[in-house]
Amino acid sequence: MGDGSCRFVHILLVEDDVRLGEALQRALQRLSYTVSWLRDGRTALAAMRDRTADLVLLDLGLPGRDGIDVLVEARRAGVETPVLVMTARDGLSSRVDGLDAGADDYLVKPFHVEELAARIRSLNRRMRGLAANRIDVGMLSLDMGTSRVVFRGRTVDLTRREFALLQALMENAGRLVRRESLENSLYGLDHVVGNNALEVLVHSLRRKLDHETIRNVRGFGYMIPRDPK
Amino acid sequence: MGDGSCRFVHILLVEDDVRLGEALQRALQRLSYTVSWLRDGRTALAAMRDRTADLVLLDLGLPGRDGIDVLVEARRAGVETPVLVMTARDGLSSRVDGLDAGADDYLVKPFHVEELAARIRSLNRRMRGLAANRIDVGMLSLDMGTSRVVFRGRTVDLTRREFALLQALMENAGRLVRRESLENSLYGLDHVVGNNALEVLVHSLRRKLDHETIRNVRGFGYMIPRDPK
DNA sequence: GCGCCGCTTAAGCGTTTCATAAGGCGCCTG
DNA sequence: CAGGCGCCTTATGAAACGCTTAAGCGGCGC
Repeated sequence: MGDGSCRFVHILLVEDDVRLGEALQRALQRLSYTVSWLRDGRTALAAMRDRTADLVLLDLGLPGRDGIDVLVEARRAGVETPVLVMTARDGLSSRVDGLDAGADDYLVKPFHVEELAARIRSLNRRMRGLAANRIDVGMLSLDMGTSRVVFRGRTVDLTRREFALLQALMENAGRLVRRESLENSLYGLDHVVGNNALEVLVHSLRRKLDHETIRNVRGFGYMIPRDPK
Repeated sequence: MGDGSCRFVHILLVEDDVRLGEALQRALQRLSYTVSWLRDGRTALAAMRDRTADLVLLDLGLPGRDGIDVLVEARRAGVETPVLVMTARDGLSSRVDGLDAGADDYLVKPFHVEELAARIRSLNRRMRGLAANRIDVGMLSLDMGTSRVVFRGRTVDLTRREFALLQALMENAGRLVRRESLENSLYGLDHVVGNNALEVLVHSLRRKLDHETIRNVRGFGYMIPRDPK
């Protein structure tokens, strides 16, 4: 998936709403995750007990406050899989309870896929133990802690979007990142952006770096080669 | 664990709520801390007097304002163990009281486990570095014991919020601190959308210092440079 | 109770950043 | 070789972001 790991990351998606569930599943699969979508608390709990998942994406909006019970139950059973909780904005108390009950992070609906992806990467990194919030590729060095980018020993000032784009590319250094995938992780599921926004962004990023490191693969997307030339 | 220590760190968790207590204990154990979970003020006070703990995690939401009394009592008895206080969002006064009573740091509920871990590491580092509770950065000096701030040799009167903000920035001097991170540590996770409280706070702090030392990084957050030019 | 103080919210303003549109260039295909 | 398609580049208006000032609110001391 991209944060230094080579193996597949398996995500358990617990969401009762069909439309949202479908959308999330698609978005996550596009980000190269393996997704198991479960629609109710009972099967979710069973799946968590199996400990086959690397991360659980749990919707607390399940009917009957089912979600929290699942979480509490699983924790009590000794399941230590990182859990990212999704809550509606109005459900303030449930959000609080969620964190209390043992969630590792939470996300308020509605949210951007960009945000979700960032949280998932963060949780995965933390789980893996390495505080690796730095990526080095060739002459490029990107620090997500300080949001600083150094290129050929020179600090480069990037805007938020540029930073996000570069991060997405560097996390997948050496691999092609599909245009669609980039657009999704930069903008949202909404996807209301025009079709050349990405190109313009790439262009402005290239001007701040150089015009070689970000390569285009015609018809597919972009990539940063791991071994320059 | 990551903050340079090799020995075990023993944390005293004082929390009456069963679910939250369980969750915290598990989370801390997962971070390789040794946790003793106590459910009431009396036993907590006794345990603090033993001085076997390296750090105390104290919930001020205990019934009957028990928590504050425990803290005051322990300090009066000469216990110098670092205390991290957890307060509910509404309990603003109790938070203030907590700091007055001798807490070393506070956390507004609800919070991310990640945030808690960061505070604990910070407290541990501070405790171990014999310079105990003072941070010096450039012309700035901040003393958490006396809550005094000296800037260019001149004592500056700060409010509690301003102090907390400056502390968060100075603890990460030279690194950018994300806006979201600042908001979380100042207000807890429940910040309402569309508020610019942080900017106003930064402004008032700048007026008491100067308009250069606190730098803004557009789209990301704020920072205080370690080596001011 | 009155006024002060600290905090939050709101609104105005300048600056930066971004999405869009539109023209140009190169590559591939027919 | 002509045309289409995908990408690059530039310009421009709109939105986002941050700074500042002012007003409202509650707590606390007088």
